[in-house]
Amino acid sequence: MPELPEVEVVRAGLVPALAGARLDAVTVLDARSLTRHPGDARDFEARLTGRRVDAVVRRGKFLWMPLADAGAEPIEAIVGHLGMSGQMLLREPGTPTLRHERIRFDVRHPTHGEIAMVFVDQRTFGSLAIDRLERTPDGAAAGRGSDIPLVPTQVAHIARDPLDPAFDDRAFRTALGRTRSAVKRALLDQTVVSGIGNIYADEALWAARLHPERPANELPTRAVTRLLGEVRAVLDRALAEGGTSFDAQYVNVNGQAGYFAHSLNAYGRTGQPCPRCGTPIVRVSFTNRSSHYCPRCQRR
DNA sequence: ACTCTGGCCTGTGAGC
DNA sequence: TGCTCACAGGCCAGAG
Repeated sequence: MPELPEVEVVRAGLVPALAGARLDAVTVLDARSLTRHPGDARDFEARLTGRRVDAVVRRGKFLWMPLADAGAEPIEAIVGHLGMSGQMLLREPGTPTLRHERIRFDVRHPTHGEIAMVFVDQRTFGSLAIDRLERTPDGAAAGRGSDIPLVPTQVAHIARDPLDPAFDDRAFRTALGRTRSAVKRALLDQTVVSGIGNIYADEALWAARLHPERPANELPTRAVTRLLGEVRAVLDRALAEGGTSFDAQYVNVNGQAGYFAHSLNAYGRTGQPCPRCGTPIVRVSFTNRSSHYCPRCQRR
């Protein structure tokens, strides 16, 4: 469950090695990581070999690398989603096959030299694909990492994330006002706001003192504004600490974990005292996953 | 039109 | 010791 901060750590880590680099070779070891690619493994390898990567861009939890097109703007990109357990690692060229390695790119950068970019994914919920780029409806940059207003078709349907300068606060408030769904469900809906997963949803709701199952359209505008502020605050803090890590799955491009797990107030703290009032945090089942909240600070 | 559920996956660890 | 099983949960297709 890498969420926005973890994916941003990966994006920033890839930039020096990948932006402007050439893909000398592409090797697919497990085609299950290509479920969102329209062709087969050979097609993926053949279409990428020899191409040059322009940039590494992120919106929400999606990453993409626009492919350079001589003298023109790029028309396609490698799109990636880490799913629950995906990692994008940088290793010395020729590094032996890693555990759960799915796809390897042998990369050559004009100034930084050769490196291996390895897609590792234990649970194979993640995927890579080649996708066409289309124009953003608002004309703004499509995501963090590039000024170009081109977004992969597979990413176009999701909302911008709350750290995106072009995020539409008013559209977010409108969307919440329009649904009777639980506010947590709305936070996890990537078409409403992207980048938030179970961890940061629980953390933002705790900070805003909102019960996860409050119907979204019953929240006063003031509460929605407060919630959005807390979403941004928790994402910013996690980013500053290099992301959250609960097990070995959430790592930067060098395989190192972040520190934000030490800063969590609600998520994963079942039975431990709420840092605000001391009441034990409770855990309830919620749409096939868990919600953690303080029953005293976060009243329904 | 909107809302919600199930299925895709595999490693880990608790419990017997 | 070795087995089973619940759990982690983002995303999307399809059901309701």
